[in-house]
Amino acid sequence: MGIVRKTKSVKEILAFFSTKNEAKSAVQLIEFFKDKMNRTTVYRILDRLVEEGILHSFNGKEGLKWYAKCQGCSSEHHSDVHPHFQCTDCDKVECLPTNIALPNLNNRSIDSVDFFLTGKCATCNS
Amino acid sequence: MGIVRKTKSVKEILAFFSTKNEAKSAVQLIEFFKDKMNRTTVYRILDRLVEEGILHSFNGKEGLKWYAKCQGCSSEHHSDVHPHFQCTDCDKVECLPTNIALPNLNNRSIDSVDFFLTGKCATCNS
DNA sequence: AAATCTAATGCAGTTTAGTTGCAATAACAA
DNA sequence: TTGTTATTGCAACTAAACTGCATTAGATTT
Repeated sequence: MGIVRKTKSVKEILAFFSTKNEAKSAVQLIEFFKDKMNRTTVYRILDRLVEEGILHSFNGKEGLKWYAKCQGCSSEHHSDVHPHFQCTDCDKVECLPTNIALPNLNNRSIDSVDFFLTGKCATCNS
Repeated sequence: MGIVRKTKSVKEILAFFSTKNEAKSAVQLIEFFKDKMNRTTVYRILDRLVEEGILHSFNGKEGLKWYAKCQGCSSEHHSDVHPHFQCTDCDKVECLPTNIALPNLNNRSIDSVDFFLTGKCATCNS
């Protein structure tokens, strides 16, 4: 497990995620940071932060990669098994603070759980 | 709504899905049919079959598009809201014959539900 | 604080899934 | 058999994500 240096770029991305509690796509982050760092750097930092358990990632509706801050996760233990909700109006993606009810899996063992919902968020629904 | 002609290619793809009950990715189908039809044709037929309610599609772990046969769906009514399970050993994707328990959505309205699990399937687990 | 080590970065090029425009072809109806 | 038009193949395109490599900049040691 390589050391992760807290570079300027890493700090920027961490600061970004610590303010807002929504998920962001790699594409959005690349656009947001385009004057501060290279696209490749964004991808690589996101990878590292996921490996460290600081962010979790999942695939959105169009197959894009999304990232959000983990709550109480580490590289060893991942407790972030919750649904993600994308609004079809404003495109925001929220982490829903609920546990996922697993279906009956018979003789299957489980590795990862992705629960992705789309619809209208509370704001766009009012 | 355009007429969908039962061409040779359409029949091939329908026959393929009627034999096996597992899901297949667009990439797998393109590879499988590479001597019989063009990649573009595969994509377009899949699109049409989804529109007609004959297949349903969802996004797999790596953001790839997957397709499986619907059970009792039409272009008007879609009843195929079930989890999908991909084996990390044999890569097969199964449709789990269970309903998905929805979380509490507060003031959100819902459009689509994607529940994707990975792990070891019953066969690879024994 | 200078020298050193190596993780992290930028850049350009590459890969791959999926899409589009258009001319040619093949279902299907008359 | 002819005519209509949905469908196909092809080539070019788009966009997300990845890779190799030379350079830069954190961290560590002296």
